[in-house]
Amino acid sequence: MRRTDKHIDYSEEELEMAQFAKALGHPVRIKILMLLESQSCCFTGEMTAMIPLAQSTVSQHLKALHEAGLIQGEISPPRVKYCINRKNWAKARNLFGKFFAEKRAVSP
Amino acid sequence: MRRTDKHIDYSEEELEMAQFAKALGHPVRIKILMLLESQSCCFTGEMTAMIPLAQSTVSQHLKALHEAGLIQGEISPPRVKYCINRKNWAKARNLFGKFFAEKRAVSP
DNA sequence: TTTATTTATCGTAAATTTACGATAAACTAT
DNA sequence: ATAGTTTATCGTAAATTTACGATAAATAAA
Repeated sequence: MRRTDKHIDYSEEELEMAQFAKALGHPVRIKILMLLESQSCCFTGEMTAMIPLAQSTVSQHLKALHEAGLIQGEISPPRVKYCINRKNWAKARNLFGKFFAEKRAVSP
Repeated sequence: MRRTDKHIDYSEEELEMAQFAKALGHPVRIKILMLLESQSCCFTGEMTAMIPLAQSTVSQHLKALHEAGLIQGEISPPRVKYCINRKNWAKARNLFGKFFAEKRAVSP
């Protein structure tokens, strides 16, 4: 990528927003999150059954969502039950909410 | 990428969400949008001056935001003035708002 | 007409993402 | 102990993204 090592000073907010957004940047991951929102939790197997992608690919997408902090997994051998990570979900809601908030007039 | 041609049926909502999210998935693009939100509009040059990346790279990021529908450019030769695309901005706000909306109890 | 200014586009390289099948890991059940 | 079930990880290939410099395009100014 021929990177220079210029440091761009991103704010914590910019980095967090981008990180969450990146995780949301694939339709299958949106679908997974919607599923987890509609049901409370879900086993990997239930998701792979609904999504016509290889099991390893679904697992990879789950990993991406997990690493972004949007979901959490609880092992219940040999299965894994995934749920929305409520703490970070709220954080993302606040970040996106603030980002898209309508600007109000400057003074009364 | 060794794709199968399985068709995954994504809803319009899932595809739109993912498309907006993907455009938001890089900190420099978040920074650009925040800048455009704080000021009403901005020339490419003002942005390249603030961002320590090559002019061509900034232009590329602007193109990504434009293609996602989040900004619009008005040429004012030899410069181009970019603004938030308010119509799609509202659309994105609604999509993300709905997506992150807290679930309420099922019945009273 | 020539020159300067501003921005998009082209060509290219490296990094990352997305997808797959194969296999390993972890635990249950037989 | 063996077999079965479920999921993560590995290896790999193709696509896409991110970055750069060079150049083209478009117009204003000299």
